[in-house]
Amino acid sequence: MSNIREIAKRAGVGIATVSRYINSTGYVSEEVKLKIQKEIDELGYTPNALARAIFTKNSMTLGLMIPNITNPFFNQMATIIEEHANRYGYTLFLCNTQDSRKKEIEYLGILKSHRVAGIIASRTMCKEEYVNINIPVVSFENHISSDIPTISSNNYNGGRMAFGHLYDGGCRNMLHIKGPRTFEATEMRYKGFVDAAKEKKLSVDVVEFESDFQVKMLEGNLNDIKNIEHYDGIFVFNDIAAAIVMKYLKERDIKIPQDIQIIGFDNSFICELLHPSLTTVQQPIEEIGVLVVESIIDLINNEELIIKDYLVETRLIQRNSTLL
Amino acid sequence: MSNIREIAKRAGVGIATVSRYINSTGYVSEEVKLKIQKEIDELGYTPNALARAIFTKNSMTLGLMIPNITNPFFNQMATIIEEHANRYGYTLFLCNTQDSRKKEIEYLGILKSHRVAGIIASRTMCKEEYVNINIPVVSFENHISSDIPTISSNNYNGGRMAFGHLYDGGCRNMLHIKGPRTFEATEMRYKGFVDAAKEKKLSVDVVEFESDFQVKMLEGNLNDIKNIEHYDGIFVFNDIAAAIVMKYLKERDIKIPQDIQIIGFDNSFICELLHPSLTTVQQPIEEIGVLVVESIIDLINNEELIIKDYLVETRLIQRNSTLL
DNA sequence: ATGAAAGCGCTAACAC
DNA sequence: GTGTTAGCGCTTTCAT
Repeated sequence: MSNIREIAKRAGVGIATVSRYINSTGYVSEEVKLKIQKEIDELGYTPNALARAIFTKNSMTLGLMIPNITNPFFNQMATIIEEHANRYGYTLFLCNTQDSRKKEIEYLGILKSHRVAGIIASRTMCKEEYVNINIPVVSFENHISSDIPTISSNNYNGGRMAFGHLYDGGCRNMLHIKGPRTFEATEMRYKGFVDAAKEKKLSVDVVEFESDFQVKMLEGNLNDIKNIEHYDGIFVFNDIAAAIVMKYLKERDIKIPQDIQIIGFDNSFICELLHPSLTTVQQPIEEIGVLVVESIIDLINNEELIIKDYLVETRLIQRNSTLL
Repeated sequence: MSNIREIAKRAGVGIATVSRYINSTGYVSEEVKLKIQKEIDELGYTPNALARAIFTKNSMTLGLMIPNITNPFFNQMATIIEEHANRYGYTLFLCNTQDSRKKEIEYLGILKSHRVAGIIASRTMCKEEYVNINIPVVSFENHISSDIPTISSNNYNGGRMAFGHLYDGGCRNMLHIKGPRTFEATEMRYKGFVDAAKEKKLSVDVVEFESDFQVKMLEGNLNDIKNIEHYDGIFVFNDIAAAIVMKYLKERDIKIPQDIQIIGFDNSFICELLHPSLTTVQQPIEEIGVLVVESIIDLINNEELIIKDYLVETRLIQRNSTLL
């Protein structure tokens, strides 16, 4: 691949002139511009972003640390973040951690070595490792440290709304299927749900699932719930798990929502695909994604963030898996 | 961020020694090793991969050009590719093109400037742009040019199997819902299905959907199909679209599979979530992903590829949306 | 308006 | 065994 020196030589000018032309930084005569562009086209020259980054100290890359790109919540988030980062000229390194602390630490080293301008983290297994890294970090879904800006849905309130909706729909014997205890987001949903129940002096049953997204695992957990047909309302920690619960109930000829009402979380595309369609609590993915990118850009540009801890509101989306 | 010179100075050695130590290339005494490591730890030094890449001419990065990370087929593929590339020490740039030619061309420029070692493309909107790029390219899902190695499922045979399965299940009045005509993969599925029908002297109806994955759009297309209840078997070009068709039928009280049998394509996680579970044609995602990565690595290492055009076999997964 | 030269952080050939 | 030095491709200061 050709370099700036070659372009300069062939165009009969100095390399500084070529650099100025490419970056539109400083005057270059129209005549010289044409000569340079001609050589660039002929050689198919593209400036080396690596060399440029060494000098400018900005690689124009970001690390996107995500547990599982297969999960609709995270891949929708990735889509928004990618689109928005791209608009600012940044390109993303995809770091799929599989919720593995080891892989996350490995990627942290890689991102550091590639001198990414910033890191967008989510549901991380590390704390310490992020604070002394000397690279701007923004987190969504969970809190890493008080120094690191965090944007998350109001999961607690989402849990409360889920309860309210089932309660108003007449449910008095509810079950909550909660996510793994290591996930901050699902933990908050659980708390909101239980707190709201307490206020109504209602006790609810709770079962914990071990995985957020592996169908086989979720099905295994389901079989452990005894007398599921005794409940009249179930709040499940995400839509995928809710879909599996729905299937489980349908296979046992339990009618949704007549016998059991069910409500999920996320408002992923699957809600519309199910029959009956799934009532759920919507996470404002677009809003979070945009805030994440804008925060990291501000941090990179050394601008002070006014708000360090965003809590974006969730919203109940009523569909056909609940009455009311 | 500190550099190799600073480490060398503080450890009281030359920079070449530090370089040798870091890269385990050449002898360094145990005593010096300790001194160097101490400074590395103290300063939190990480070698600059950008500077290294300029010299070694290998950035250890790959570009992953994907139309839509939200689509289960592509995000599963991304997961496999990421995992496998990582094993070889490569990190991925995520390029989500949204099937936009403009965005793809933009990303091609970015990848080139970042001097990626190779590009993994899929369902691309460009041809020319890939052949003269002077970077190794491997494609899956569709063919770019005869020079570019391609790995794809045997979509044609998948279409044939789908027909055979419905036919053997007793269907004689079938509909195929095909994908957008710009997608090579769905075009092949369509051809396979129609060819197999012809061999049985059966005519089948075909309707084309305009999108592969946008629920609203797919639903719009569905309303254009008149008398859908007259069919006894439907082969849909992917699982998501099939799920939407299923929902549409269920809302009209058409029983699956008793009234209409239905079969999808991909074997994505959604098949197991539906009720009845969806019979489908499985794409060997893992196998394709591994081949893709190994091919690009071989190309990067200047090894000749023995096979330039892999066709990996698909498999019918029987579930409850079809009889037989 | 343009070019020479220094320097970004690194590797490797070549001295010693 | 280890250090000096040139050079990778770039940007930018400072002459001219």
